[in-house]
This record gives sequence, structure tokens and C-alpha cells, in this order.
Amino acid sequence: MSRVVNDEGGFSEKTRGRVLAAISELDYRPNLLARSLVTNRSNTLALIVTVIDDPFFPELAHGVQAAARSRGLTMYLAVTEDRADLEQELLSRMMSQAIDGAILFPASQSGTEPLHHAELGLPIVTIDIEFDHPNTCCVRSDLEDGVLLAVEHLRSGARSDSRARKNIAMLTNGELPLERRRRESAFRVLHGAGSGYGPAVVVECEATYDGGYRSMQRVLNDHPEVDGVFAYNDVMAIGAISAIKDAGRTVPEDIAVVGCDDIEMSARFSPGLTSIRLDRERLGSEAVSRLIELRDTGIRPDPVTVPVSLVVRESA
Amino acid sequence: MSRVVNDEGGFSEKTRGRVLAAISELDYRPNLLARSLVTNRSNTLALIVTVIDDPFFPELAHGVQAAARSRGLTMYLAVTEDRADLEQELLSRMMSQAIDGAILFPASQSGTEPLHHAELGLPIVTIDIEFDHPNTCCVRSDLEDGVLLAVEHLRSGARSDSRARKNIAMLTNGELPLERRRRESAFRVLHGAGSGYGPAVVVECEATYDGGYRSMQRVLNDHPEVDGVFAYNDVMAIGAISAIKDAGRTVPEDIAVVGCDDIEMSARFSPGLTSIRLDRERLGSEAVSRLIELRDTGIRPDPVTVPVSLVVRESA
DNA sequence: TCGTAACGCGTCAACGTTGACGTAGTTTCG
DNA sequence: CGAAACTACGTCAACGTTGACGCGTTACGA
Repeated sequence: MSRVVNDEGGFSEKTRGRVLAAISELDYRPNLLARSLVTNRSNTLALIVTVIDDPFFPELAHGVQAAARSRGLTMYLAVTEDRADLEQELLSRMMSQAIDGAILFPASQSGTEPLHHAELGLPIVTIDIEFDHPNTCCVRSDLEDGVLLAVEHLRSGARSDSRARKNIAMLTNGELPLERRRRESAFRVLHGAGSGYGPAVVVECEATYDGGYRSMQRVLNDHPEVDGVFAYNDVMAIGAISAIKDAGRTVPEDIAVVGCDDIEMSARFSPGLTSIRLDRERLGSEAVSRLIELRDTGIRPDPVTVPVSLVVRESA
Repeated sequence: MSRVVNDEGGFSEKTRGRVLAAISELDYRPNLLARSLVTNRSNTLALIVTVIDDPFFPELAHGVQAAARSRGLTMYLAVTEDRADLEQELLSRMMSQAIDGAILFPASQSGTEPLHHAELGLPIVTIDIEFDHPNTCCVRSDLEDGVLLAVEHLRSGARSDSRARKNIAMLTNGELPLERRRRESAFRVLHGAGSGYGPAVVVECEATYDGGYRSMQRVLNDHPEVDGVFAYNDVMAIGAISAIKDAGRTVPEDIAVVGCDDIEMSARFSPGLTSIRLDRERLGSEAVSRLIELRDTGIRPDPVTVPVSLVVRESA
């Protein structure tokens, strides 16, 4: 009887005992499907990410998983491979499986399609990208601040053994549509164009190790004056450093490099990568909280901005 | 009507049209929960891994995901954090959600508990570890061959600029119970003990970067004669190399290092890590095939052994 | 022309829960 | 002591599918 199983009260101790006995006797297991069918709840959330190779996402998954568990939810991880069609398919599936909600890192090419599912009743929390829909909420890192920290650090040559950098290149994720380029645009607007503070060069490429490697080669070739690099993420930064080393130049002496994300590997790479640290634990727990709030109250929580910090290592 | 939705035939074109019209008119979405409730199928499989930080697992997930998709299944990834209780909880959940089956990388401390779920009807494919139950199947890498390749390589000094190694240490996963230590035991029995071919030293530690780092420090300290290292996995191997460098010795000149898994990072680390490559694509697709076979026929497929190869880079 | 087979389509129980409702039994209070 | 209020428990429709079954219609062969 559901009253005992769910411990709702309104029954005697004796009955409770009998039910419990029967349960263990028949080794009864509640069928979550049937339950979800009628309640339209499953105590399950999905974390939908674009890729799984970039260590940032597993690390984020870790944070989400911990937060979900402590709130009594189970997290499933799904991967879109950055394809909008797969993303759609997954969201559909979530809906018709009565998943309680999704934490979504949208595919770079996906437009407003996810809103369709939000409209149909799926609570969605997005990471870093804000959608304009009441059944939606955004949890973002303070990338604007992060970029500021990074560029100030490069400009001022803050490490004692480092010199100020004048010509900074940005390696950016070329797959992102312009309106989503928070990391790049924060860089571009920094202190206004023409003040000499903006980026000397902006190169677009895939947000992968190879992308970073190749675009750094291009920079070395076309812009030999560049003495500082700010990369879209750590994976690209590490690729860039490899390219610099392979070209016979040194980091940070010739060129200083700053990444973004502060993935675990960055501390282990040689030279240690200076990076903007995104707080995955906090991102995960904030995202889970908002999702639950959205699900339970139906009212849109305020967007959250999680602070970032600059982790200084050898590379800059 | 389910005949049209599922395209089963036995209806006229006219009806089909009407149903399709109604479907798009009401924008009807089949409720997968209800469907699964009655069919006890969900076209969903779970990949259950112990950790997500070790890049091997995301890379395996990639292989499984690809294979699952091409067979019309959706993969969800779940993480046990190497805790047997969490593993149990997840398996229970899978069962009562009519997940079609699980691909399981068992927690190091989990004993035969997963068999309970197999007994109750959940098809389980295990990776590398064989369970004795008909509703179970094992897909394994040929680690015995891998270890042979690695040790032969170290013993013979196969790289032209390398010398033969006499005193080999193994850094192994200390959390694994003895009966599960395939990598280590293959090493130990290699050519019999006492032949001078076996390991000079075996050190147990956590299968993490830090574990590898610290246990390598111990080896350097206690066994200065060691000139070759074989590590349980690449993450440990990379930790070990860092320890060697930090101690002012060089790889591979002073000490040669071979890892296992050949994760993506190994090619990028400096020096490039020589490693035993496990074929994740193949592991994933074999696992998915066996799982489907198990689910559909109910008869236990033969265990599969996926060949491995030695990838020689700079570290040995 | 009739019998039979084949086909198209509607009907309905079943899947395992939840939660509203009803009923019997017990307590409380005037 | 009786009515009212409350408590513990049983009952049953509903959730949205599937698939077996059965009925009516059409086609076809004898």
C-alpha cells in the first residue's frame, strides 16, 4: 500500500508491520515507471552536455551528481556531440520519460528549439547561456570578471618573474554563434576598442587541443609580435602551448598563456597552466537547486552568477 | 493507434493518413513511460562506471554511445564513485525503470551483489570482470597480452635509443581485491617467478595521478635500482613520470615508463607516454551487441576478448 | 449464390502505481 | 448514552500505452 511505502502516516503500527512483512516476503520492488506514469515525477534529472572529451564536463558532472544525490535525485548524463538534432531527440526523450528536468549545455548550433520543450513543461536550467522562457533558468560563471582578471594579469605581468604583455591574441571557439561568445566579447569590449587594451588578434577554431595547436601555429606565423595568449578554454590553451614549444619558443618567457576552466590537467601540465577557475561544484549545486525550485514552484528563479578566480601557475 | 505509430501494418492508407493528421494536429507525443510499463522495454541502456575523472571512462562512454545510437538505443551514463552501495542503488533504479540492460564497470569493493539484479532479469554486460551468471556477459581487453607486450618492450629496450631494463616496478591499483587484479597478476606470472623476468617491486596505491606520484616517490626512495615502470593505468603513469622528473631524474633515460589504456592525454603529455592501447570503440560496440543479444535471446553470449596494442612513444 | 478466408478496424483488459473517496470502527464530548 | 468527529483501512478510477480478440466488410473461389 502506497501509504506505508511512502511513509505518509494515517495507518497503525500493526498494519505497517504487516505491510513491511509482506514487502520483504515477496521481495516487492516498487515499479518506478508506474509511479512516474501517474505522478509525472521520477526524481531523476538529466545533465545534457555537448561533449564528454573535454574534461570540464566530467568535472561539472561530478558537481551536479553530488548536488543531485544530496537532494535525493539521480543524475543521468547524456551527450549531444554538439549536434542540435541529437539534443532535440534527447530532450524529447526526457519529456516522455517524465524526467524532472534537464541541466543543459546547449549545442553551439541549437537556436531556440530547447524552448519548445520548456514550453511543453520540461524545466530546463542552462549553463552560461540564457534563454528567454519562464520555465527556464540560467546559471552562469562570471566570465566577464574572469576575462578581466586574465587580461589584467597578462597586461601587468603580475608574476614577479614575468613582464607586461602588449600584444595579446585570443583563441576562440569558432563554432559558437556571435551572440553566444561571452568569453570573447568580454575580451573585446575590455576598456573599449582602440585603447590598446583590446586583443591584437582574434583567431577562431575548434575548441579542442588540435584546434588550439593549429590556430597557435597560425598566430606564430602571421603575428610574430604576439607575446600573450588568452584561450577560450584550457584544452585549447594546452594545445597552444604545445604549438609554441614545438616552434622552439618558450612559455612564459616568449609568450604567456592563460586558459579558462582550470581543468584538473592544467595543474599537471608542464608548464602549469595559469587559468580562470570556474567553480564546478558550485555551478552544479546551483543548477540543481534552481531546477528543483523551477519544478516545484513553477516560478522562474533569478539567474545566478557564480564567481570565478584566477589561478596563477607557470604559464603566465 | 499503436499500429500506425509503430508502423506495424494491417491498416489502410486512408486510416494511416487520418491518424497521422490527428497526431500532428494534437501534437501527440507517445508516452514512453506507459509504453515501457506494458512492454517492459525502454530502448535505453545504462553505462555504469566507477569514476568519471579518469579520461578512460569518458572515452569508453563515447564508444558505447556511438554503438548504442547506431542500434537505436539511448545511453545514459551513471557514476558510482566506486561505492558498492551506490552501485546497488543505481542497478535497482535501472530495474524498476525498465532499462533494457546495463554495461557495468563494477566498483572495486562490490562482490556478487550485481548478480542479484541479473537474477531478477536485468541483463548485465561487465567490462573486464567476469561474473558467473547466465544473464551476464563479459567483454574484456586482452590485458594478458598487453602486459606481455609492455614488459617485453621494457626488457628488450626495443626503441632504438633505449636500453634494456632489468628492474621493473609495477604500480598497481591497491583498491582492487586480489582476484580482480588482471593487470598485475599477468605481470607476476609472466615467465614464472624467479626467472628474473617478474617484477622487482610491486607497489599498491590509488589509481589516480596523486597515487601514481606518491608511489613512484616511494619506489625512487626504497628501490633506487629500478629502471623501468609499468603502471596500472595512464593516469598513474603520468603521475609517476612527474615524480621522476621532480626527483631530478629523466624519462626514459634513467627510468622508462609504460602505462595502460592509452588515453588521449598520453599522446600530449611530455614525454609522450608509451602505453597499452585499449580499443574503446570496439569495447563499446561489443558490449552493446552482447547486451542486445542477451536481452533479446536470453541466452548468454560467449565472452569476448578485444585485442590490445602497444603504442610506443617517448617514455619507453 | 453461397461459404470461407483475409483484412481492416474497434474494444478492452492489463501493466503497477497514486490519491480521492467511502465506510466501518473508535474516540470524544455534551 | 447518543451524536459527532475522527481514525484506519479498503476500493476504485486514472495515468497512456500494448496486444489479444472479435466483429464486420470485402474478395475470392467453388
